[in-house]
Amino acid sequence: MQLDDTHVRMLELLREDGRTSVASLAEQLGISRSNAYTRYEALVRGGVIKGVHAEVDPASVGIGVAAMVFITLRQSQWADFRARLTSVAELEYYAVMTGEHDAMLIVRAPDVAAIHELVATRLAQWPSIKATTTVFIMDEERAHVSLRMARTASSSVEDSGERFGMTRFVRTSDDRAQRVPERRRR
Amino acid sequence: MQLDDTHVRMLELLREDGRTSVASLAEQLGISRSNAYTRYEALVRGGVIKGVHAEVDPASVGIGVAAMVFITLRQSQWADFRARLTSVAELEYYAVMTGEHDAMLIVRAPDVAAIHELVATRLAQWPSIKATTTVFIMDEERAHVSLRMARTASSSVEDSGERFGMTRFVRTSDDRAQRVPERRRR
DNA sequence: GTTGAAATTAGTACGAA
DNA sequence: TTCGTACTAATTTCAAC
Repeated sequence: MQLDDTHVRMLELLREDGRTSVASLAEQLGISRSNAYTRYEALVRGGVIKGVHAEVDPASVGIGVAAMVFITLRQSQWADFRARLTSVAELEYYAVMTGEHDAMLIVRAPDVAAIHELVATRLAQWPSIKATTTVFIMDEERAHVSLRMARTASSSVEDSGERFGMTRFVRTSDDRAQRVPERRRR
Repeated sequence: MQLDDTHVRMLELLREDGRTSVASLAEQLGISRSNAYTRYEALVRGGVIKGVHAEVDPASVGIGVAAMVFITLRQSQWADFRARLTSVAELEYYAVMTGEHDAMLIVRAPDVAAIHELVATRLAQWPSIKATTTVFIMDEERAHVSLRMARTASSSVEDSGERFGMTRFVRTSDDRAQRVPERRRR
């Protein structure tokens, strides 16, 4: 999907406050309401906006502890592992990664004992898991990735990257200068 | 803040779809609209709902690569480290953790080269950082932690689920069936 | 805690620029 | 594509119960 700068600004506004009305978006973006509706629809239909979710404070609902569980699989039994993952009520985030471990989970529970029970009693019984390493999260913070790191559609027409099939290679240094936003320095 | 089962169900609905209107929440929860408004207001004012955010697909905006950067600090220079973190446009998530490393970042960028530039050029110059280890994320998935792991005010008396001290364990399959909502019509 | 309106806002449709 | 407008449906607010 082709996105212009207005699309990106709309995404930024909705990332900041997902309940912003389309009328209010239109006003802030300086476009008509009907245009804003068209764009919003396109972003949702095109899968650019994957959802809008309330961020619930875990501590407020009695879920005071978070941990990362690094997983080493037994002979890459991904199918079994992924199938079982869906039944972990404590799961918040799952990532497959390069490096020493095969995957990482971020899990949350009311207390340290509950995390221990999850890892030592439940995960330990999964045949797909060879080993786990658990670390506790002592402080954390979420941020919004800048949406202006990559070129947007309107700026990509006149840019200078060569194409090789589906992949576009750009000179790293040029690309870098273009990609680093001015806001970076404050 | 004291939350009853209706509060928790409201949180679940808003976590699923943060744009659900308060009127629609009232209907789904089987309470009056003004009751729903009062509760919604209380959840926001009480900090239980920390925000509502659109989830933007990074790939759609040209941000195709994600990585975890594990950080070891030089003699625990947290102040310098945290101050500089705010200027990392690629940052999505930051955690202080127990174990081998002091902190972990999840960062996103258009390509592998941009991640390398961040870690090898920029982070490498921070005096507060002693060492970094970078792993790339090859696949990932977000999930919603069950909000019913801890006891809620009204459910603590009459619901099922065994307790071990402060922790209540519910049968996973039942919980799951209850948690996945049928798609709501507005 | 609920209900029933008024006031306001959101969402849709469509012709014109 | 975007805008403007007219129209309908839905939401929010508020007062009375």
